[in-house]
Amino acid sequence: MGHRDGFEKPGSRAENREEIERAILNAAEEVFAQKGFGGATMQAIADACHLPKANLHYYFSSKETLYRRVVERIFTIWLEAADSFETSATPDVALRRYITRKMQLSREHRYGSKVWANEVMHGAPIIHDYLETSLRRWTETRIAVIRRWSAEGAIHDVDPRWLLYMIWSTTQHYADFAHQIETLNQGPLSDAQWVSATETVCQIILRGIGLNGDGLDGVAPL
Amino acid sequence: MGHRDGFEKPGSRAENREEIERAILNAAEEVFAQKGFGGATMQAIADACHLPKANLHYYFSSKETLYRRVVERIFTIWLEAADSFETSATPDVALRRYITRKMQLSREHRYGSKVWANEVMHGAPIIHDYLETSLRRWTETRIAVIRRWSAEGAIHDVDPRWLLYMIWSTTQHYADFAHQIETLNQGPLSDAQWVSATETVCQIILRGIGLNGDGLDGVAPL
DNA sequence: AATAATCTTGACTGAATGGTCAAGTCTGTT
DNA sequence: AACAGACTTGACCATTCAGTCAAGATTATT
Repeated sequence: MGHRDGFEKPGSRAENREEIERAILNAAEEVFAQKGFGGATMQAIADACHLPKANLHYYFSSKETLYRRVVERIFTIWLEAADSFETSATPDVALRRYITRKMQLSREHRYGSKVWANEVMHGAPIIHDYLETSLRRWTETRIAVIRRWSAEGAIHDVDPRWLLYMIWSTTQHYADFAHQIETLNQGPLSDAQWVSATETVCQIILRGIGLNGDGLDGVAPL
Repeated sequence: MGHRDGFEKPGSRAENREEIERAILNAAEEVFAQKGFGGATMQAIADACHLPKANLHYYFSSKETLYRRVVERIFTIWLEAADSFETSATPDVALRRYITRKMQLSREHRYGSKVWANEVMHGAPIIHDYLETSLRRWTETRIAVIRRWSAEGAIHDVDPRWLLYMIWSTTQHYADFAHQIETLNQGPLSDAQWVSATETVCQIILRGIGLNGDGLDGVAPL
């Protein structure tokens, strides 16, 4: 048996295994995003990472196992991004950072976002427990923060839930509906367009709840 | 042969046929929404409308034909709703109506919205041409209107596209992510919650672009 | 070098599923 | 009543696909 020293020698079995699993997960994420769980085939995933199909089953016992791992990986990325919603900052800064980070994720993890959306739309059969535990916990802490902001008069009185849903939907839309957006745009969004879209989302939401949307940390004028 | 008088006698063949087709389409919409195209089976759809599977194939030649009809039906409902965005009204009224109507659609046509989202997420293989023709045409007229509003100083300067995407995503989120919302809410949204959510969306967006969000048709204060 | 463990892969299998069909039933017309 | 066209349906077929397997290749351990 190998070493128990916690990290892997380059080229070692364990390291190689991780690398292959990552490659499979990446391929699976893309295929699941494009075809859905039912429409994806193990063969298509195998082709996408240039491995024989039987090999996938060596690393992941079943299609469902593989799918579950894909979804779990996405969820952790999402939770990490969620931490950019710092509860200590001013509403201005906290929301701006959070929205910006979520837009960035939509751009860089289009497939992950789509898989997540798919999963939730189909009733979250796999991740239902995550929703009820991790996601709920996270949401509740942020709701509390937003309530405090309201109470302090820092922002208008809004139901924190509707505000959060607005942020989630608006930002994720750029990943999930990328095809529609790109069709209307006659091509992918440019860097400048991403910046502009992000800025617009920030401004409308910040102004919408009574902050002045410009990037400067001013206080809302009377 | 029957009559060519344009409408059907109650209980007539033609009327009965329409009724059955509608039942199948409704069942299909729900199953496609819940399982996706690949995950849905003709058998499941047949069960959902209490007909033998062979019968579906009498009315719709193939699964893809049935799916296409479902998507087309949704698209027309969507376009009709889109007309509530009256180009003649003031921004205040036009946007408020449109958002309200879209929220209502999300509540009443949850499955339709999900099928549409699914289709777009998977690259819109079936409806790509609709996006390029009808949807683009509709979008361009509204963009022009919003531009005019900006030019007249009625609303802040925003890229109309980002504003439209924001409205679409925020409202549709309540249908597409209903499961997540209901999980966090520990049950379906009440009537009051729907009203409250709708109101919040209206207010944030209207205020966000420089209108005063309250339902009264006031002019933005200086 | 010998042995054991891990990994690779083409060929195969069983179940699920879209679609067909032919025999029958019902409905409207003459 | 008789006929024709429309509708219904259980049984069936062909295909696709997740998952298995066994034989071989590669890598680690002694």
